[in-house]
Amino acid sequence: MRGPYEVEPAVTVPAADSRALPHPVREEIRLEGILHALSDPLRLQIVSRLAEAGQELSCSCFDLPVSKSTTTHHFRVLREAGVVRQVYRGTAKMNDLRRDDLDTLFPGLIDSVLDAAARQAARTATG
Amino acid sequence: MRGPYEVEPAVTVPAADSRALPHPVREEIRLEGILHALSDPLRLQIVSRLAEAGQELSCSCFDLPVSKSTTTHHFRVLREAGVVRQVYRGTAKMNDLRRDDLDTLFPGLIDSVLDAAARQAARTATG
DNA sequence: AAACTAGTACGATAGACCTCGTACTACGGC
DNA sequence: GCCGTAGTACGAGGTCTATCGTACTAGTTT
Repeated sequence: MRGPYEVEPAVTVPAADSRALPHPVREEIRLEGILHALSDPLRLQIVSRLAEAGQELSCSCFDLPVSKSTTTHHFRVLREAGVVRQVYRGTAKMNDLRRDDLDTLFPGLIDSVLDAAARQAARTATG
Repeated sequence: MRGPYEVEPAVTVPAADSRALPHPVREEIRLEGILHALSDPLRLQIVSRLAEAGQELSCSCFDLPVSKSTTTHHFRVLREAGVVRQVYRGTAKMNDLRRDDLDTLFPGLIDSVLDAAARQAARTATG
């Protein structure tokens, strides 16, 4: 319903929501949901890698020991819990930790869990 | 295999394990297990109350909105995950947060989760 | 010994969860 | 337009989870 004199939308903006994915807004994020999402070894590993990277990573660069559909499932759980933000970029689906929202809602929580995961990994490797 | 000249075990010790409950030793406690145990609203509530009390509490003083058998189930999950320590005292079964072990294994983790739980509770009550 | 209290054990049920394979869609490059 | 790559959708299987009720055990109290 654009009038004849309106400009075309800027090319950088509308491409973003052509295939938008549903995310909970900050206020909808529940602690129980976060803890449940992180209680799976694979998902904990994903989040650790994501935090370590400090930038968007595609689903495919994780090389998890499960099928593609299972991988999709785990990323969806993380997104629906509000732990990660997902956007399409071409054929890839990029994933990003929602640090801003999580740290605002629950200061220190994610860092503690990530630290705990790192400690456990070190303990397992060394022991 | 006690020899004829050995003394009887002290009476204060053996009474303790007459009805001992299986607990994971510190090294067996897994982060995923903790997070899973705390991802249930009822169990998170139990642990919050326990931390707040700072002392042993019996199962019955929690007054949870579920049946007795379900209550038993939740406390067992917490014990098997290594989150709480349980001992019998007469007819009561006392519960205690395993702060020492948890803080040693994963410093700051429990405090962060408890803080997060408190924030969420405050947010829900106020909002 | 009888009654009461606290919690367990067991079996059942319903729902959630992890996993998979197959068939499909969307985008990018040739 | 065609093919390859990235990921989805759907349905199914098997396991795990939360819940319950009923019947039971172990102390405590009277």
